[in-house]
Amino acid sequence: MPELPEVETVRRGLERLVLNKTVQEVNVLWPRIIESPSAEDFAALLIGETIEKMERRGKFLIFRFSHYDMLSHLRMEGKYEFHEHAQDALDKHTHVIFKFTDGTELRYLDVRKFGRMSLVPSGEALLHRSLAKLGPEPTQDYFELAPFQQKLRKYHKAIKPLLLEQTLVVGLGNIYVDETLWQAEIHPEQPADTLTNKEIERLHSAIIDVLDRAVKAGGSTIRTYMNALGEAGKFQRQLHVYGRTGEPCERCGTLIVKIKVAQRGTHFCPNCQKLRNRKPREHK
DNA sequence: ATTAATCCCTGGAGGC
DNA sequence: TGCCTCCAGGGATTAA
Repeated sequence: MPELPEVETVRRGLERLVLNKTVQEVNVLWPRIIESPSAEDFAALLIGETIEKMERRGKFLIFRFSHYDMLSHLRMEGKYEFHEHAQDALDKHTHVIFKFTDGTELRYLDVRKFGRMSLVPSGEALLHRSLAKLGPEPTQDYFELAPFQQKLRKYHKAIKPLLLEQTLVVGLGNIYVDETLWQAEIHPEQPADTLTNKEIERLHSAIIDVLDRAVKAGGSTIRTYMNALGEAGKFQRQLHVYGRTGEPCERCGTLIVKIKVAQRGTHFCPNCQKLRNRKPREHK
């Protein structure tokens, strides 16, 4: 499932493949993929548009066209395929085809059809309903400890689903959130407002570190994820808890367990990540 | 106001 | 072999 590291890897691939290409025609084979405007308008408005920049915000890809910004979220299994020749056989999960004036093609594939695209006037991408509420990018420059600390105090909700909301910080999905909580030694169900300052500092560092290392590894290939160049990621080799149920924790040897937290499969070490009843007193 | 549940989708795995 | 059920889950939406 593409999370920030996978989306960033796709962005980099697309930057090499489709920058400066001009759209000749767009075919939408599964209209529900297009959130807005209508699939017909989406296709018509893109004709003659040139891709001037490839950006990313959280897990959203932003194609900056001459007069429009195209938002694209891959959700679970969305992927882009670049084809030098339009006559290449069409995979049955192809839902949107961008035909360029030079005869090449960019195809959007999505087995489960969960991915979504929208088209808005240039410069309005970040104002879009789904992007406006996003938290900071998970890097040293944008993700500051103090505001993070403040926000965590406001919610009693379990830390894992809170981090998945993308409002405190962007980029974490089910894999990296489990990895981050393991690294920070925090139980996924620990209520946010019961975290100690020490724990919040560890969590803050872990989020930046895990996502940064995953980007450098080209993301993780768990089931089907491939980048725009068709290459697998390498970070799955560095995973400590995700998909390792029943294997020994690399820190303490206790067997990794899997539970459900807010409908999501959740992996953690029951020894390193203990659930506390309440916040212990902190001394200065 | 926060938080929980539901929905969208299909392929793969496991049971019998 | 084949049919059935269950599971994977991000984010929008609806309900409590």
